[in-house]
Amino acid sequence: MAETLTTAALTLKDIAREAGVSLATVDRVLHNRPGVRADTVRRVREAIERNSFQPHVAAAELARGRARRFAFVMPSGPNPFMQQIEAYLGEMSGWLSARRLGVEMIATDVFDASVLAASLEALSGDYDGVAVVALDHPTVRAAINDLVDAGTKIVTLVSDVPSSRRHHYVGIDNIAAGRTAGALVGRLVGGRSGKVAIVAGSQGLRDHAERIFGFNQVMASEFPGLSVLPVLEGRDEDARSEQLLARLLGRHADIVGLYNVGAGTQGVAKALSEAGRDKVVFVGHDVTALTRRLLLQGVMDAAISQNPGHEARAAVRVLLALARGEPILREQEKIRIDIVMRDNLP
Amino acid sequence: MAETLTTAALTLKDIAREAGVSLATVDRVLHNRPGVRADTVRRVREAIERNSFQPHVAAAELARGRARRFAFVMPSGPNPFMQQIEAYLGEMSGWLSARRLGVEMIATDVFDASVLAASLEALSGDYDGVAVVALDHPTVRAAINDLVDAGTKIVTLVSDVPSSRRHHYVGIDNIAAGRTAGALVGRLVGGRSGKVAIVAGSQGLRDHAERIFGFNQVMASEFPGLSVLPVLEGRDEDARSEQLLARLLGRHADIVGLYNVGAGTQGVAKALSEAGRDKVVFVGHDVTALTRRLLLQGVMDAAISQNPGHEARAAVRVLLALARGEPILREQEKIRIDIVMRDNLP
DNA sequence: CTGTTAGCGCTTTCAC
DNA sequence: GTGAAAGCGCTAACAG
Repeated sequence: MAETLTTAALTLKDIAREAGVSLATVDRVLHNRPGVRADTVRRVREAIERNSFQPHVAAAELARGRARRFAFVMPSGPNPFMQQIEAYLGEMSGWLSARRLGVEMIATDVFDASVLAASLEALSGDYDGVAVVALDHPTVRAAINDLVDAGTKIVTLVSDVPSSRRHHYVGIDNIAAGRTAGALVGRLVGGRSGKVAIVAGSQGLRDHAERIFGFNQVMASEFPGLSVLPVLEGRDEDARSEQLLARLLGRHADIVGLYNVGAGTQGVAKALSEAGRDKVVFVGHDVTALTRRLLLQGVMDAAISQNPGHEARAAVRVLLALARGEPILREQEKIRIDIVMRDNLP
Repeated sequence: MAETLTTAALTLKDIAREAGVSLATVDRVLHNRPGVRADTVRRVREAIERNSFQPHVAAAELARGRARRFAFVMPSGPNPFMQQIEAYLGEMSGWLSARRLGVEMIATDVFDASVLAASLEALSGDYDGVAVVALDHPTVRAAINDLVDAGTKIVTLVSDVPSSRRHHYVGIDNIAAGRTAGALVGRLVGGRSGKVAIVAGSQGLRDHAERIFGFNQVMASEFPGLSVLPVLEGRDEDARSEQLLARLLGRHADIVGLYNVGAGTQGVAKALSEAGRDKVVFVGHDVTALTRRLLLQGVMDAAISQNPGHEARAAVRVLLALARGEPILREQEKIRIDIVMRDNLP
């Protein structure tokens, strides 16, 4: 009836005795440090295995003495989503200092590869770990790899550089996010046929391009009654998005759905309402003060969201686990694609 | 450009010096232990405030020596959702033992108030914290309050006892979950009018009753074209659910939507397919091997889910924070109502 | 290559 | 009421 999930609490000393060596040697083996005869290593490893020994993290943490430092390299300029991530990091400050973890925010132009790369290179040696909202570009990849080689733990945040040797990516699968958006628009349109508009920041941004790709996949294969219009590039600006969309709405009376891939949400909503096209199914990204209001008003029908609080905390936890050499709880750190509608607003 | 989120790393000793007292006294004040003159308390508190001192959790944890023990009181009998929670706890075993945390599973009949209450009473004194899938009943409430009075930290899991003095509830708002289900059924039906069926385990279960309540709210206020049929009570059994639903489908040719509130999903799916009513919009709860398959096949249209992995980890983290006297990261521990469709299956 | 030893910052007795 | 002192289980420097 009762089943236990944990084992006895042995210590390094117990293992040392059992393997017939000293504390220091066990410690060396535990951390794969050099200077131990292969045979000794084996004996110690066996003792560790046999007892499924787990070193006490609190003791290890205390003994190191040195505090750990992490850097978050984020886009400069106002971006509500990034501000949310920063705010959630701020909420963790008590948690962080109780663990003697220092987190620093570094603002940089993440859209300029050489600037971003330079910012990263400048960090070398100063931090135990770095989380970076990265641009997928060869120069950036090289900078990331250099940091990795220098022993810094690297996590890409929100936007990945899969070709680099970063240790972990904290963010969503944007193709799947686009597919989800497509399925929502298609289903919520409810069998009517007509045209579907897409407003994106820029197709040059990897995440936007991937979302559009996924969206089109689903449209083509599952909703033959809907035809997708060419992508409008609003550069994530309200004014430009509004203007482009207003023009498009004027030209097509049969637009039944709209996918807003990035920001510029205010402009998109305005264009819809001024054209009196409130019936258009409107799906966008992220839960902000604005999208929350639009969802409640019924202007937006759904938002695809990647929980910024979760991303912030996951990035910290992953960096910490990497720095400590602890395993990562993959399931816990995986960022889900949230579908947010009026009734499940967080 | 760089902004730091943490403060200098003072120690108890620094505070002691600054307040002109010894280590032991600061420790007493920090933990509100008796035996310190009011005036001394004030002086120490001020020194702590002034430096926004945070004790080092690792050091505290190490010094206590004693390991912490938590119990999870869960329903006996096979229940895929509960099994998932157990599995996720199992995945944490390394994490747990590295922190010298012991977690024990205790199976009991959580649907029988007196049996459940007895199981809880039996735990008194043996555990630092208890997570319990609770029935909302006066006897159970009393048992919970007794444990709380004995100093045990209590978290209700999945199913709450709001009238008790439990320290925390880890689970979703079931009324909002029902509303979300209602909005989905209504929207996915796509403007057609007709009838909507509800299959529940039992209306006597608080969570089922709340979900139905929320579902009906939305139906009544937002989808006047849809009329909700009387609730079928399938007792979460496949055979019974299938039989009841088959009969209902036979009687109403104009059923366009279906909300499956609890388990019995297999039976519900079977009744639909055998009646050839695959077009009915089908929304249910939880992502299991079965619902995953049904979503992929297009039989189910959406599942409302409460992430069992998150619930398991949140329960452990909350119990740990409570036991340590650390603050709880509310945002992190809040369980969201996930809408899962084919393309955002986790 | 291996062992000894001095802490890390708290908690907890035990004295005063 | 308050303080002194002995660890908790590791890590890291130094000695051999």
